[in-house]
Amino acid sequence: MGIADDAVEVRARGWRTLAALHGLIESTLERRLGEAVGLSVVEYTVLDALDRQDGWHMRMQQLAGATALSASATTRLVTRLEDRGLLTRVLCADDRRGIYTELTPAGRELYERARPIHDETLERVLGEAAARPELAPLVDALHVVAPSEAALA
Amino acid sequence: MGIADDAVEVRARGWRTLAALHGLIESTLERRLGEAVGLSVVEYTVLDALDRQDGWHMRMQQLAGATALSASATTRLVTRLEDRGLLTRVLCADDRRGIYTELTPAGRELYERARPIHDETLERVLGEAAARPELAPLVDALHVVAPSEAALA
DNA sequence: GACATATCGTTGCACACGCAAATAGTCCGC
DNA sequence: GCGGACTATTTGCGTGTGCAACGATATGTC
Repeated sequence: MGIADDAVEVRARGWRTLAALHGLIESTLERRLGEAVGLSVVEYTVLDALDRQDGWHMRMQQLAGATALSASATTRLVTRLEDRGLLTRVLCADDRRGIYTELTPAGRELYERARPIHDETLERVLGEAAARPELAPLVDALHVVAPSEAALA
Repeated sequence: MGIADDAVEVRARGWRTLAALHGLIESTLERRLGEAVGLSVVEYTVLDALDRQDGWHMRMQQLAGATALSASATTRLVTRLEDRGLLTRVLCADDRRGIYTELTPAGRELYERARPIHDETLERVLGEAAARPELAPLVDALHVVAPSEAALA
């Protein structure tokens, strides 16, 4: 077994670890957000993405990108949230194929309520993951993805 | 905004990055494995986990853990693969509630055919991800999860 | 030995997803 | 300004998923 074979195995192991950590975080968030505010993880992701645009619109396709969802799933997801009064569809004038979505006051209010729960849960589950030897290295590595703002503090 | 607030934001950003990378890898593997050998990612994961046990059994629950799937989804997943003749259910004598699964020769053969495709695709998609600035740091960090064998080479 | 309790796997059900086809709008060459 | 290629979003359809309820076995208590 040479160096190339080892590289293959390292990648495979890294991917399994990534998938395991992702599954753990997502299922925990799913449970917690569901029971606390009646939101799924993707639904929270949409609200979070829209809020981070701060009053700005977002196209369906951007939303699909942010959620890693197909176009059709995004359509239905937005429809669900619209039916609950959390966001609205806005036709945009310059490109009339495109549809913008923005948060309603109710949507913003629910997001403000959901965010602390999301953040606490994320902190807790990352702590649990750090206690598992096979996940710990990857948990530690998550810090490196956002060096900029932390360095400015 | 203090240090604690930054920690929250760093975790949230890390989680978004993790989810984005996971989504990219999974959807790419899904497409490629589907068209090449007719396997989904979870199905490949089952074959891979069973093969890595090398002739050994695996309980349903271990399989559920390895795939990050619910018990019911695991039941149906195993049923699908059993119907295709890729694995068999084996009742175990010592605990008659438990059910072991093991690969059939056909299952092992298909796995051998799928593995190089899986490995190539993983290499390619990790390369693509490394080219995206927001994903690159996490891709680099994946190496750290498997220090042992690489160091022994 | 019998009952309560817990664990393992399976099934009914509702629902979210991806793919492919359909619809509506834009852009470009001419 | 007209036809064709392209893009953005939506709908039909089949399928995989989680949750809750169930049957079967194991374990502990009296």
